[in-house]
Amino acid sequence: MILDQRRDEILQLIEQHGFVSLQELVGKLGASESTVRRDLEYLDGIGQIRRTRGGAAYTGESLTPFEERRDREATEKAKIGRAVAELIPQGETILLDGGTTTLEVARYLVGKRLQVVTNSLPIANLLAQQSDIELILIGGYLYPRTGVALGPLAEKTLGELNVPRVIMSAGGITEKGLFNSNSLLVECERRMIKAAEEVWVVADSSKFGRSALTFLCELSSVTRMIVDSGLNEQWRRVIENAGVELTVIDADG
Amino acid sequence: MILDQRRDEILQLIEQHGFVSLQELVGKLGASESTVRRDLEYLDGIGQIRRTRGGAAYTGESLTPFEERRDREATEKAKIGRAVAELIPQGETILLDGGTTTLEVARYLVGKRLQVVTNSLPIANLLAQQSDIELILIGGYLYPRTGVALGPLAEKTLGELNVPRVIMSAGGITEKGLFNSNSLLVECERRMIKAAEEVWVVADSSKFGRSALTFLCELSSVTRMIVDSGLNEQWRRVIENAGVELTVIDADG
DNA sequence: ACCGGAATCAATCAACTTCAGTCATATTCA
DNA sequence: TGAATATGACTGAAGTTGATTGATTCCGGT
Repeated sequence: MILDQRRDEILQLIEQHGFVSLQELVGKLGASESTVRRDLEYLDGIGQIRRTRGGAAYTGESLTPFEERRDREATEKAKIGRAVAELIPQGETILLDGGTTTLEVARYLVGKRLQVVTNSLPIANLLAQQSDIELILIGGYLYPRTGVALGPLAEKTLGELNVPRVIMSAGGITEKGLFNSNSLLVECERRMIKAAEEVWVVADSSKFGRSALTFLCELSSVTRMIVDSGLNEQWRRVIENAGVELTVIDADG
Repeated sequence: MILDQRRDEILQLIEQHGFVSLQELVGKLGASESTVRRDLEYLDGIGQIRRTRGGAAYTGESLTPFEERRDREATEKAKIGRAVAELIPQGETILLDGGTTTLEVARYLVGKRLQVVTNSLPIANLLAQQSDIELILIGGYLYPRTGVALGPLAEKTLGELNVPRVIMSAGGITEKGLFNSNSLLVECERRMIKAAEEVWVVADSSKFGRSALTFLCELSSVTRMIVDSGLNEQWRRVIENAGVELTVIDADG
């Protein structure tokens, strides 16, 4: 590996974890201890990191402080996100709907080799930096606040698409089916369902029993549903009886 | 292989991967080490890449360019941005190309009532929150690092578009016409030109005399050009003789 | 407080890679 | 054809790497 590239990687690792030991770095980079040692010395010299005995620590304010990150990682949504990301095989093409839960899925996709298609601006921002992910953006009228591309252009593009899997979110789920908040969004999501072989829905348990404004689709359109452990027995039966493969995430994530 | 073609390919590889080693390039291009070395030296010279030991790295606009405001506002690009924004009448629809100068234009569009069409992720981020701006996103393969949607999907969408004005950037401008860094980008920009009644080009004076690799279009395709005051008399004549309306921004902004 | 073992460190060196410069040959353009 | 430019091979110089050494620091037990 080349000098600059390696130092970049070291910097990223340290930024990500706050602290990394020298041995860890040696393992991950495949370089010798001497080399890593020299790199750390250099990075410390230019003030990018702070050298400590046995490793190196991050200096300067992080964009997302570590405590905040820890808090976030504990949420149900994040657990769902991680679990779903692990279910997706390398090299696959997935269609990612907008929404906070799907955004969590996207967070855990970083580092995987994938092709991701999305109409969500936040997800695009997150994955655009990732060199292992090929990102296809769906265009359209950018809906304020949620930052999702909708409208005729988005619908038309989605209509011509064909992917093995779509991962969708839902505003509300009842025995009648899935609901979401506005009709433009629902229209796009219908195209997504048509475009995909398998429809995966991610939702935290609070969504169940809630019927948001606009009807999206029946439960039978869904292939698989990934939910946190807060879902009661009654709902589990409803979902499974509709022929949906139900995956409940363990409470301890 | 032709010189320009090879350099274009090098540039594309570096833009896509962020970093490419010299040996990799030798392998992929089938040219000798000396030649690749010289190409890298040249590209480094014109500021398109950053040469590092053993390879070359991407330089240029990052996806999240957060420079200090007071530093930024003094730059020529910011002056051009403000001037162009003022030239655009309320209520219009404009097509905005990617690039650092067009991003500056976008910054000064906030608060105006407009419809903006763009394929640039940074610009979309900037304008997505603005309630007075209706934002249409052009989809496509999201080109890493620059965050611009390109490729067949973007080309197709742009091909079906019709707007009164496009505001474009250029990597280089000579008496022969406009140039930009890579062929995917140029292909999209050609569609933009076709889609628009008027073609406005924003460029700081350092771009003149530089022919950056891929030919985009002749000067006569341009309706109007907005440049900072650093442009010398000779170039002004060249531009005006080509039938382009030239607007030079005052030195004091 | 003191000791001994383990981990970490800085310094050094030889092997290796990359570099800038030179030169002869090949290609392009007028 | 001749001049200008581009290319590929070569070379000594400079930079990088991994292994080794002995010194230093840390830590648990007495």
